Amino acid sequence: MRGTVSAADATLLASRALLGVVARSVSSALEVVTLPQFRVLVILSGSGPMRMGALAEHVHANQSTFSRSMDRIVAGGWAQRSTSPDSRREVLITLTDTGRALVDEVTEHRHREISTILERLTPSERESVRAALELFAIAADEYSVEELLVLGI
Amino acid sequence: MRGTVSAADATLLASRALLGVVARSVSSALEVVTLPQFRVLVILSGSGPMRMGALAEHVHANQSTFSRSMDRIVAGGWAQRSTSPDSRREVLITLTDTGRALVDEVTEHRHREISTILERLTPSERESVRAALELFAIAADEYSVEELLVLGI
DNA sequence: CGCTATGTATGTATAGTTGCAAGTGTTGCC
DNA sequence: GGCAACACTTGCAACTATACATACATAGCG
Repeated sequence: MRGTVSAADATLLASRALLGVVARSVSSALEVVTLPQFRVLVILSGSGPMRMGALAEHVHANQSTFSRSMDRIVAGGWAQRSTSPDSRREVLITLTDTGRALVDEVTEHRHREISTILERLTPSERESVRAALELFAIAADEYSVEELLVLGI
Repeated sequence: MRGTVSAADATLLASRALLGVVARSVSSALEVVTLPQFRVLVILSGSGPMRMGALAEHVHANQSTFSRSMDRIVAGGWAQRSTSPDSRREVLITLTDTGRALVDEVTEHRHREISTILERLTPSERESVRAALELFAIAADEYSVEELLVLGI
């Protein structure tokens, strides 16, 4: 009973540290795309090609808003429009190699930095961190991942 | 050696869960202020009254950009301008009660949700999560908190 | 074939961020 | 007192996000 820091406080603290990691990993991408744009790339990276309408719905944007946002994403070379094989009125959006690379770069940056942090721990500490975080992730998992989009993760 | 998930992967997973918590907690605030504006409020909440120039530097914004952004923050009633007692050319920005309440509300929301998640664990699990996250936070701590601002945390 | 529903794009409008350059007021030093 | 440096604001301009209403093209059904 020596800990003056409650579990919730420790979690908040750790969440700040993790957010630092995330923020740094994303910040390089934010030099070339905006946060709303990056959100779209992340979704595409996770789901594969997607219709305009579905994509707009995922980011909770108006169709017209999204259409013009996509103009800019396409103009930037991050994604492509193409007619769906199913229906000629549907427009499929696909990540370009450049777009995918941007997302991957952020993910790798994040993974690298987390690894660096964990390397400062002893193997047994590392193992207990792993187990604890797994526990936490499972306990938290009943929440949907949808809201992550607010921050473009 | 039964874990198929590396410590780094477990951390990434947990970070997603934590980010979900953060995203949800911030999203209510984003209905009344923008993310850049919320960043400013968070800084003020952590630092107390601050000069325009220093504040602008903290968010890496141009002075002119920031001056007008602050116009809107003040107009929204989230913060106040006042002349510094030190020098009449310096303008101090102070959070209003409303502004502080907005930031506090987000923090409390986050804390509440984390507590809820932790309550699903047994006391001993909770204790190990606490210890592990504390370890992680310390290991991560050599990084500055500055970059958190990218995401407005 | 024609009508309606569906999927996107455009017209129009507002609000916010951003930056460069120039202007206003204040301080401090010679 | 005058002049340079400093702190902030304003003029101007471009770009992004956002939304409502409307137009356009395609699909599907009777």
